[in-house]
Amino acid sequence: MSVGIRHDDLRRRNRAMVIGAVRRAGQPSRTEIAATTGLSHSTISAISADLIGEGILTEGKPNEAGSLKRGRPQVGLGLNPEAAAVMTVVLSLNFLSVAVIDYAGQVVAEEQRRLDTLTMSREALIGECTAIVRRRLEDPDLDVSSVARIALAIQGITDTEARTMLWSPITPRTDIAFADILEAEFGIPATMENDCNMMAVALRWRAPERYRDDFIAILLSHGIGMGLVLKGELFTGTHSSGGEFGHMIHRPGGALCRCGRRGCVEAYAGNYAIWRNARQLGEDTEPVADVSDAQMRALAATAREKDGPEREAYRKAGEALGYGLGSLFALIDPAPVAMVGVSAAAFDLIEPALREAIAQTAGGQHSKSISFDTEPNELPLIREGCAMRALTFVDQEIFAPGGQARSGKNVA
Amino acid sequence: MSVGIRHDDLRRRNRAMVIGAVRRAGQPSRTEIAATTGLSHSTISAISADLIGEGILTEGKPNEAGSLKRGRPQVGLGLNPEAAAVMTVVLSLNFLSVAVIDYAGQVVAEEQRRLDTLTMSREALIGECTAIVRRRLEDPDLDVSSVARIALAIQGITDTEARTMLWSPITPRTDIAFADILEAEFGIPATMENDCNMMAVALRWRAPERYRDDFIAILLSHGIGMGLVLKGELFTGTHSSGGEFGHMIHRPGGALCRCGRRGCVEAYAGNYAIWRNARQLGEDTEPVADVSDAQMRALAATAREKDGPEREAYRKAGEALGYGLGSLFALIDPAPVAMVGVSAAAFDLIEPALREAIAQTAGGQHSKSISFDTEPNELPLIREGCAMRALTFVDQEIFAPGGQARSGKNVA
DNA sequence: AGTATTTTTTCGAGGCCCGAAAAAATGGGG
DNA sequence: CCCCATTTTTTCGGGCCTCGAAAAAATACT
Repeated sequence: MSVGIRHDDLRRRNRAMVIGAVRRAGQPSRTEIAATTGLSHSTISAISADLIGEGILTEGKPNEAGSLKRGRPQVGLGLNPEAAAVMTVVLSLNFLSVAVIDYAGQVVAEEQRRLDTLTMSREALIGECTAIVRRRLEDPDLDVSSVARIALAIQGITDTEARTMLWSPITPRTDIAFADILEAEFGIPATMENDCNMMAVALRWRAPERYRDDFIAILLSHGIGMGLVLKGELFTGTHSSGGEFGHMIHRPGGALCRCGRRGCVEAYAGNYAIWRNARQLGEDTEPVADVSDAQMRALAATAREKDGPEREAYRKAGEALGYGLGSLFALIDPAPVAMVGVSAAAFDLIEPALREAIAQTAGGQHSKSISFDTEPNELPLIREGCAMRALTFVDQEIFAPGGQARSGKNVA
Repeated sequence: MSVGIRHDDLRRRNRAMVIGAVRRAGQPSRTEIAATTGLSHSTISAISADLIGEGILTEGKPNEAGSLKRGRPQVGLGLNPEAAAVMTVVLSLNFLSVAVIDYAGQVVAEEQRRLDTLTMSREALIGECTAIVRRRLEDPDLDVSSVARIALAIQGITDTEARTMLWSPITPRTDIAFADILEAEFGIPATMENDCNMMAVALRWRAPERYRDDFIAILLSHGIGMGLVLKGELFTGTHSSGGEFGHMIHRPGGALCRCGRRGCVEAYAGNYAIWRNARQLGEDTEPVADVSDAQMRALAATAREKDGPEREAYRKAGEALGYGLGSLFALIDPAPVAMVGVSAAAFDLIEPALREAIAQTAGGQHSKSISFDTEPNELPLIREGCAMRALTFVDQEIFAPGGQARSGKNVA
């Protein structure tokens, strides 16, 4: 089972701890780091000296916020932006976007492209992805060798190893091993992530006071996706990225879902489902391929204006989401929820039915206290999550003693 | 966040590793332990010498299975049964059972008692539990000081800290801090566990080749419970023991559940629900308090005999369980399932509808490959799980250097 | 300018794990 | 019957790592 701790792992782990503390805290002093990690001052001093020598950390200028305290001023430690860089690739419906991010987390370059993902061949899709990455890598402003990792995100299902897209609504092609492909092409470690999981990762960095150990991010878009953090860990399935909240069954044998099955939550709350209900097309109507954000906003506007099929469509969406959340809460207990995506902008139309439904479920007793945030724009969140995921991977690799670590020692 | 590894933790963790390896393997040699833990022979040698000196491990007799190998024969290391003892207390409907288990996992004493849990006062219920524990502790054959831990299990919901019973179907009383009560009474560390979680723990020890990293244990009894192991870890909710599979919503607004809500899986698949449907009482009929195992077996026999309401009741149960499992699989991906409890003996009646329902869900594509085991008797499983849980806790405590560890050093 | 205060570094001590070699324990073969 | 090959276990020296205490550094207050 789990493996013993070798003596040499100790330093590596504690280096990881220090880097992690710096990434989370921003510009902590050595004393602060000692406090948060529980290690002694001497250890922190030694490790940070190494890390500075290796160019991973940098000493900030003496605290600019005029030190009002008495003694020797703390010197903040920060991540050296030039220590490494990562790339994020977000592949969504008809849209491909790439960004280069420095080690401190700042975007240094980006590129976006429209394409017709639904009809593209497998090769074309892969080709577009590698081409856009190549263009960024060829940017003369970028030191290619510093790019330490690539993180891709895609709507749909990925495997637990974060290497392969198993299935995605944005393309009929399946089982594309994007991570392997990019690694083979560029020799840079890559991972293939699920978009909603990245949303959750981003929320955690954006608002750790609200989203820390246990929370749910739900994407209300064409499909319904979920990213789940439980006990401080990103939750994934046993084989796939899992958390297919949208395909929990709301009504056995119910409305036709895009996945071909019936009664999924998505078949009531996805854009196409709301659209279908608003147009009173009947639950067996084949889901349309895409409803534009503008169309959805118009629908929401109509629903707010008058009590008609549009309003009823949002009510049904709320009900499905509410019962789904209720079932989820039965399994994991209630937790804060962030609603993300275009329909999050219509959450006012969804919320009443949603709360009413939750009240009918095991999560119901806490119904009042469950809070919802909304964030209509999922793309920035996904990109941010990818960036943090890639960067924390780098954190976990760079600190391994060996290579640079040795030269650091020699300098000292 | 996570805390740095202090130098002194190293030894403690590696001792834990060694004890764990011995508990899992039975009578492993030092060489085997070195292989499974990844630690060096010298380290294992040193640690096991300490542990033997402290009376935690014992050297077995030279391998009785006539060593056919050439060199120096391996000496097996085993747990010293006298190193400690634990108690398990299982509280179920109208039944209280206690066992004393030695450090090697053998039952050394037990006691069982019928009582009327549904009508007892809070004080009486607590009193019965402390009384039965006291009687066992007063057993002259038992060295009281060796009892290192007590694990209670109860049907129902407990808190994540494993200290309090929050709610249970076996009594109208709620929020009883059993762990605190027993600790205060006897000065022995105690935990309050959920019965289905203990079933899962036991299955893991009984059949690790089948139930290891990811599996589901479902209790089909008066209520429907679940124990879930994901990625090798027992899954719990954020606040409570969680995993309330029985109260996922199968049909919004559907059959009346014992919990007062409508449409829960349990309202179709619990004993009372099967009974209600078999008697054609209507879905709004108040759930009866208890259906005896004999009654359920009679029901199953009738269902096997002729196609009537009894068979239909089991079909409905299968359907509810199938859709519930399908929704669960959407979240965590499919995993092996063990069906436990009296209705597991009627699984032949349940399985067809269950499989048909699963096929309608996101887990459907794997429908064929999902395997079910059945185990009609939940009590031994729960007791076994409690015992292993308590023992592994002891494993995690005894190895902390200090106290005995010192004397061990002096001897050496 | 001197002192109090706080942060950071230095230094010696103690522990832990590892690899290599030695010791122990046994079966096989001449 | 003795010696050697083989495998397991222990011993030993070396190298790291972390820790606590004390020293050094850097600033505010008086």
